[in-house]
Amino acid sequence: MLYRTHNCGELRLDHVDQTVKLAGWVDTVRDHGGVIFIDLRDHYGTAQVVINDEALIRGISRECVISVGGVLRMRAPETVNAKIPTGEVELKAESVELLGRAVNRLPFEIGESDQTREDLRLKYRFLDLRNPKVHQNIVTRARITKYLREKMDELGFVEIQTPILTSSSPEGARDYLVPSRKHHGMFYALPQAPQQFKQLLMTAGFDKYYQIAPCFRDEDARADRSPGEFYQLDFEMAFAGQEDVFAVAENVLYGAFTEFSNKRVSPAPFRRIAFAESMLTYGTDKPDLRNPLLIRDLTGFFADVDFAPFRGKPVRGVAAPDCAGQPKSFFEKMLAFATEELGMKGLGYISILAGMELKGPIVKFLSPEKQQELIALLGLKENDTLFFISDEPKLADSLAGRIRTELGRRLNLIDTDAFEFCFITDFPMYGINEETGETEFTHNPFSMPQGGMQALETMNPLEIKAYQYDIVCNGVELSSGAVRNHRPDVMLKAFKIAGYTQADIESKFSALYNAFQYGAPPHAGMAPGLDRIVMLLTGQDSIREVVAFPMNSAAQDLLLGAPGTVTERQLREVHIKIR
RNA sequence: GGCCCGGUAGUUCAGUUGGUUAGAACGCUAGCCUGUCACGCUAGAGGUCGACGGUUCGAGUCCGUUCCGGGUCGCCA
Repeated sequence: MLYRTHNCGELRLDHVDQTVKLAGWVDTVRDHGGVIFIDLRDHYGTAQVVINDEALIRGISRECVISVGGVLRMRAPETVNAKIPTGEVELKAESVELLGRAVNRLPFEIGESDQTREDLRLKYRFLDLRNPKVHQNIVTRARITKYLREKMDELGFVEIQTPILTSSSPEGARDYLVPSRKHHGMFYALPQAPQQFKQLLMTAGFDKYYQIAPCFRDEDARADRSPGEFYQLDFEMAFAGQEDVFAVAENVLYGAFTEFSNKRVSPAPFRRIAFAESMLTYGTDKPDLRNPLLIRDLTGFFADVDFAPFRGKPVRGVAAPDCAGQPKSFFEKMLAFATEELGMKGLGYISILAGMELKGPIVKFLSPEKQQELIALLGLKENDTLFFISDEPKLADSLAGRIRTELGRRLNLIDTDAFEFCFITDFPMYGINEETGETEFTHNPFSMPQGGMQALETMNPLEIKAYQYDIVCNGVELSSGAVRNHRPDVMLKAFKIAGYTQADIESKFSALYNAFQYGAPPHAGMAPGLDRIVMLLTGQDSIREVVAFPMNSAAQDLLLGAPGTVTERQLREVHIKIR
């Protein structure tokens, strides 16, 4: 063996007395004078090397790559290290070869790299990834990806690669553009999703398609949103409706989450929550169902109460149990959150004291009868505190949702040992653009409107719902999806409502529109985000922890230096002049 | 683009009301140590307090501008 006979994670008592060779990185050096211990680390684990001759490791410091030959020994019982799988044995070094020297000033300590400034970690990502904690996230990602592939294959899905260099789509996110050399003034775009291709595959009769698909969107990053590029488990099914897609998602995601986590996973069927109900009850279209708090609509209750701040506006209430006894500072912090973070004018509340006595700044506006009505209406109990949120109709729900989330967090109501899935269904097909005042698609324009042609012809567009859905886990949107609109006539009508002419469709969506003239099957699908799945399963708060070489939040690759400048010649070849 | 938080030693951070020579831990260097496993002990090196400007007798600390990083809103059909 050139460098090693075994890896650093596999040696056990069975190997004792064998002559072995290990190779890896020097993790720590413990020099006791007469005897020196080295923890040697590789991809598979850590093993202890014992050195009696100091000369063997002269000039070797931490993070150097070495190969060590010697005889494997059993450790004396009192010196066994129970923390590592190889802790019952150690390698008595007879020869040491330096394979790769490391400078002895590291930009950060490997074992604590995850506590280090992120831009520095990304610049030295190859060192950061040596940290076993960081390293393991990437390995877990690979295992999850493999599981998903096997599962999809088992369910009869066929993996098909779709183009990376494709055409710019006029709708949706900003495209990444790639200039064409052979076609002056023209551009490719990187796909925001394989949406149109997978619908074309359905039209081509592939029945069940999937792909671990790279997607590119030139939009700003978030903690749970990579800038630039990310991966989706994209799938589409012919002759399928919403429930068929849900069944696949339940099967695959429940399977993956129970396989890769010890936490409790909500079993199938996942809860279905209509968009309108979700907005009212949770104040968001991606509710964290681990949070037991619910939002109640109190607009009707306050209709005959003369309290100026609520007058003429929707009122929402969130009742938090075991909250009335919280110190004054708790309420002050909630108020500060509401006013400073959310820009609310105030945060009224009523606490239920012993003997069901109501206390709080708003109580005096409620007659004794109204107080009793409120208690009965919400089933309030002793020690509850009811928080009130009131604002313009557009804002009331989302503000209530933020207050619900903050209360759940501050009162420790979130069960961190669970994954709670739900589907959000029945998204509205159309909305009003606030700037232009015009009717437009709220989500995917290729979704099938509920009620089909009849709904489009007879209903107020704002009332029409789409077969458009999201899957949400612990407040993280994993995916959206839809039953697609596969009928050209319905498509024309749906686009017409959003202000598109037939000529628009024929030019902008020509491939799909054309293909659907030749017999398209009804089809539906979704595309759960792989990065977010791995993020949830590894318990990470940032998506960058589960990507091997992530960009920073400003969409820069600090390691290779992208984006970067190119030569004049390169620019000339693609007919681009920089202003 | 808006808002919030941050930027002090290689790293992670502390730094009180503006006041003497800016500290700690880890890391690094040197020395000691034969059973540690985050070894221990002793000593040492290491700082443009992000940058610029202002207030002041005096600024890491206060003010303004700006750069950088993270979060968030917009955005992400």
